[in-house]
Amino acid sequence: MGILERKEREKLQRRQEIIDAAEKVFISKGFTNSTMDDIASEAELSKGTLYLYFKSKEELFKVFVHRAILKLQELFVHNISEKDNGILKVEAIGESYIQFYFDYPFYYQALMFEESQIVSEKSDDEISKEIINTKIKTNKILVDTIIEGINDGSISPDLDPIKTSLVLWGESLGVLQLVTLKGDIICKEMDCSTEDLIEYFFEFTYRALRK
Amino acid sequence: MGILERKEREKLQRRQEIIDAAEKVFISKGFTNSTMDDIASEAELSKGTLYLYFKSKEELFKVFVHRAILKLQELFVHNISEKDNGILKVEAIGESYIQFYFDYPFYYQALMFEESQIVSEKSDDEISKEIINTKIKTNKILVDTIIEGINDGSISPDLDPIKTSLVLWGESLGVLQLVTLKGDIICKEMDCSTEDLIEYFFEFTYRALRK
DNA sequence: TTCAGTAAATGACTGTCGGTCAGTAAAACA
DNA sequence: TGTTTTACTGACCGACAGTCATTTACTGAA
Repeated sequence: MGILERKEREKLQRRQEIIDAAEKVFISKGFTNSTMDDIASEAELSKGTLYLYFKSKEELFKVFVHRAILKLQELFVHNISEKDNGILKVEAIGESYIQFYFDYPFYYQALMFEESQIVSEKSDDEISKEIINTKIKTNKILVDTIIEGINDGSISPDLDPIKTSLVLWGESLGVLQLVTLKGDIICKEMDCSTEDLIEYFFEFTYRALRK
Repeated sequence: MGILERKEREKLQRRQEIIDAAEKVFISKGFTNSTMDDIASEAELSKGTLYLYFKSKEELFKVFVHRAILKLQELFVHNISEKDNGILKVEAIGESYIQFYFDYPFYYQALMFEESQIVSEKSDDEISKEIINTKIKTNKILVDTIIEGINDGSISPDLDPIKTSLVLWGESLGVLQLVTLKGDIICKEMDCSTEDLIEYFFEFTYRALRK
């Protein structure tokens, strides 16, 4: 039964082609300004076909977001592997975040955009669950690193690893957001550069982390 | 010339009526799900009339956001007035933020929504400038408070007041965002409540602030 | 009181876009 | 060869932001 398998393969490939096309369009125009016709045209398919593979424009975007979070996770794993104590690894994770922000600005923006959408209804589709799962897994890396730091004495032992990880996550998100968006203008107004502020943020945060 | 003045008054009043209607609709349905027809109907006017007073749906929303930030500023001012040293005032500002979050969730969400929109083009309309100005003014309150704390010895003197204020702003934004949105699920998954996490955030942050 | 001029308000209309579905073409099958 | 299944198409729909020719209400001069 080679035919069924070939068809299955082709279907998956077409799916990938659509995702690639969507990514290209989202990156060049942003989510809101991209139309399904744009994506269809980029994929050299008709709009109707997109809906055979994806439920909605939003679902396509979520797949894109999932790629983003996977990339971030990859950076985390790669960057901590070279370090050999807890606080250094936490710092490496911080740097990964910054690297992600500067090297993959489209992914970063997509992630932020998704993160800041007010979710009215339960997002119980497959891809949303997948995104949440990956986020939890990624955060787990940070938790484990903090625990490692507490054990090796480089991180203050009276911190709660899980809560600390979530706070760090939220803080980084917020500060980068402040720096990227309207806050940018405020920064300029207040006369301090983006890089300065990011560096200061890490310094400020490590004060609370160290023993 | 009493007629011209009356007309001027009525025009302003109509403007207010439209803003009130918009606020009502935005609160009950959220920005995206609110239509201009909804707002027109709430204001007992036709849609066309809205466009005589406001350039677009977005402009109407920005006016709503401006109200939100003014409310936050008001809370700041009110809450620090009762405290009498720097760090206590900074803490009062933090509490204002939380109060804002719990007591005016619509305002909070609007502010967050606006804050997280990727601004492609320069927003050079009047109301956008007004929003930025108010934000700067609000942040200035925090800066002054930090300076006061450094002077009275309650806050570590090696901190940069402006950068610290921006970092605190961003951090609060991010952590609350994490708590409100998808992160909520992560929190639950990680088995810690919203209130816990917020309290922990403040604790964690004051560690870095105190002398 | 009348009426031309003006400002405010209207709502039918337009263009855009996400999403649907009846129809088509080609591959698989019997 | 005829029949069924599968992949795909693109014309079409409804919703909605925004526009504009027309109507309505008011003003102030004759």
